[in-house]
Amino acid sequence: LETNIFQKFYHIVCTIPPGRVATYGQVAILAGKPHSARMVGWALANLSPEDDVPWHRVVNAMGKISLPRGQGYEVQRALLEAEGIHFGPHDHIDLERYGWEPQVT
DNA sequence: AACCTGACTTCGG
DNA sequence: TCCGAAGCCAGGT
Repeated sequence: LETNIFQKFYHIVCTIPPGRVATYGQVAILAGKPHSARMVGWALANLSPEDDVPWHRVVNAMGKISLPRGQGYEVQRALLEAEGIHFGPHDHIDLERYGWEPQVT
């Protein structure tokens, strides 16, 4: 039973619905590791293409893409815009509007 | 084995 | 407003 922290991160990211974004810190908190936002980034950076995890729906706390230009930024932005997410001035995503609010059941 | 570095976030000075 | 440190942890040097 693979219940390591990375599997948890991946599982949580997989539950972010299209057209919504979550922050690294948010994913970390949901995984029970409130101070492990960096680990989420590390985990996503080490994903294999066949893992089929919607990594592009994770942005930083400022509502911006953390990947540098030329190193994934354009790809992530295109994927998000394709889901209807609008980027405002300064490459900013309005988290009040597009932020994911996980349903507690 | 020690030390550094990340697709991070928050808090203090 | 800007800068550094802490907290977490796997990999690379």
